[in-house]
Amino acid sequence: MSSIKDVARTVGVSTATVSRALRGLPRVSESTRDRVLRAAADLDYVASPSAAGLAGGRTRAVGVVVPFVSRWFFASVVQGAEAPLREAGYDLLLYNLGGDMESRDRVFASHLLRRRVDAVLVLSLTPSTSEIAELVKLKRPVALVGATVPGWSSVRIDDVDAACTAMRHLLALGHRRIAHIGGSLEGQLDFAAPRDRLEGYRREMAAARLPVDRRWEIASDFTVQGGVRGMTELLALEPAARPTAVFAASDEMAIGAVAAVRRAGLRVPDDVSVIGIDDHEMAEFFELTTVAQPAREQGRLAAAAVLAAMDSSNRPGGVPATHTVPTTLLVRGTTGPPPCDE
Amino acid sequence: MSSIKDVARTVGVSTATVSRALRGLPRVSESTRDRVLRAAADLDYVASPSAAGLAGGRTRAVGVVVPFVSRWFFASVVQGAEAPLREAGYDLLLYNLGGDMESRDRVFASHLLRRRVDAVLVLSLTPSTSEIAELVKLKRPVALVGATVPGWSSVRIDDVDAACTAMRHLLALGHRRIAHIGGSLEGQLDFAAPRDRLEGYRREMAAARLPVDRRWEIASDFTVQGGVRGMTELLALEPAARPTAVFAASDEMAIGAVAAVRRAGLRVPDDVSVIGIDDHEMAEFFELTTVAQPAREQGRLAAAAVLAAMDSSNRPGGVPATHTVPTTLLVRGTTGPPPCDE
DNA sequence: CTGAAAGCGCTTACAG
DNA sequence: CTGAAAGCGCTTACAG
Repeated sequence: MSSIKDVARTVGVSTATVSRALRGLPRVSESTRDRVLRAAADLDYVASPSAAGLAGGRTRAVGVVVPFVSRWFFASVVQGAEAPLREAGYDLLLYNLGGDMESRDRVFASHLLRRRVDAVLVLSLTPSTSEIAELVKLKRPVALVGATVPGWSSVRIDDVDAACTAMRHLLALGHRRIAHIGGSLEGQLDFAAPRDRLEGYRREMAAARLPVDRRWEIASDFTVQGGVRGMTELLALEPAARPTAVFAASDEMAIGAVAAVRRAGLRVPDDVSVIGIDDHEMAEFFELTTVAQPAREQGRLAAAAVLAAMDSSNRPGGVPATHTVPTTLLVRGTTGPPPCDE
Repeated sequence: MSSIKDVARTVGVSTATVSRALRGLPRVSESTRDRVLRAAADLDYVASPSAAGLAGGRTRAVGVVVPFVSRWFFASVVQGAEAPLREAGYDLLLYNLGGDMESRDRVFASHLLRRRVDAVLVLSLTPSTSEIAELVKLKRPVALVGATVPGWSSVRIDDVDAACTAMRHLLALGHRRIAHIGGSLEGQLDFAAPRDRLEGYRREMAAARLPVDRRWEIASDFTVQGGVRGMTELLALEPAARPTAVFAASDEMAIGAVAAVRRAGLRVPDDVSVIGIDDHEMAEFFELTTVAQPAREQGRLAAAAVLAAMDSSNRPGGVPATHTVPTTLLVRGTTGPPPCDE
């Protein structure tokens, strides 16, 4: 495998000049640059990232920390982040937490990221105090998606607002007994979305002066199966307490809720209305009413934020960018007015 | 940030000893190892991957090349591969092709992988001759998922067999006019699955001595929308040519096909039966009959294969491992006998 | 079991 | 615009 020395020798210049020419740095004459480029191509030369990283202090890689790669939203955000990173010449190091806190520790506390990456993207979880400390030690740009930490770039939707939008849609249809299938909050103070979406639910119920039965607040897990279980619980309530509408904190859970309603021999939306959040790739297919959020776009913006920060790292400024991306109510077929006898 | 020298100084040994102790190499006394480990922890020392990579020639990273991260099957394989890699101390570099051939070139031909990774996992695409040449240049273990290249490890299902299983299920139910919604084959000689699944379709139709209408072989794109379009085309055929059953090459397309049938005011499986391949996370929810393949497991096996190859790289042997993982017919609610008047 | 020394292949001031 | 030289922080034979 040819090294920078081979290229330098072939062209008859120093390795310093080869390095500058190849990286597009100024202060290299056009003709020299051309010759270097050609020789590098001829020799099939590729700079060693390890050597470049050691010498230059930059790895040209960005770490992406994600709770579960295989979940649609996270995979979409990763996909959105990947394109701008690749275009800018950065590799993407994927750190999948897979839901277990052990690997979470390993990623943050055991400094898996250290000296490996030039920037970090953290998806959908709010780092703990100690994790923030670890990230600060990195001294690299950090951008969060779906969470906020003062001083860092952040891309997210307004979760409370999105929940309120969903709730107002149900309320406008005339529903009064509305349940919420959300995420579990126990020991999960790290996910902002479930908390905020629950808050939106409560806020709108309160604004409408509607009582909330405790059993209407289901703590689930953002999966289809979790949605099935949540809805099954709700349908088991005595008739007077049974909700006529359900606001699920994600489309996956909403889809599960719809399935549970149908399995119980009831109809959506005639007997029960269901609304989700996301606009999952399958939502349209299900004719699911939902509050859409742009997943890929959020990944793209987060990548752009760290890219910009790395660019301007020499300059004084560098205010962290905070994007709140808009959500859109998509009324499809799973919501309607409550049953007539209500 | 502390370096190996700081640790060496603290303990009063050479950096070579620190290096050995930290990596668990033999020929270090227990007491020395203990002291080194403690000092490293105290100093919050983390070895620089760049320096280690440059000096040792190994990067402790594995590249994973994937057509589309956001598609369920690929995301699941990545997830399956991630765990064993992380446990073995390897980072995962994600290369998402995103369907465009330009970035495909960049990944393979422009040597994005070169000197960056100790091994490569290629998902679901058969590398071209020139891509194989690039991979060979890497001189690193390569494992393929869903494809085969002589001499390399490979993990896959028997696609022809899986298709035959699906077809035999439909044939056993009494269907005679069976259509196939598959992948496009044009300029896509790189994906083996669509070709093999089409072959299974043809083989079983021939074995049953059933004629195949050309219009029954739909070239689609493995998406839900593609399934909708494919089925819509089939339903537009004159009654005598309209299939009573459809074998889709993926669950996503099968799900789309089911949707198209329903939108046309027909019922599944009463009017049209639909079977897919995958057992997508939403398949059970849809009560989709399918031929299940283990996605995570394939990722896990592929990772294990390169891990083993890296372990034994010093030894003589090192026969590439080839796993054909089993598929299972899952009969659910979208298949049944053809309509009575047939 | 341990250390001194070379070297991995680049980039970066510093000169000119 | 270009080069000589130092240095980035490790690992690896080679000795002992």
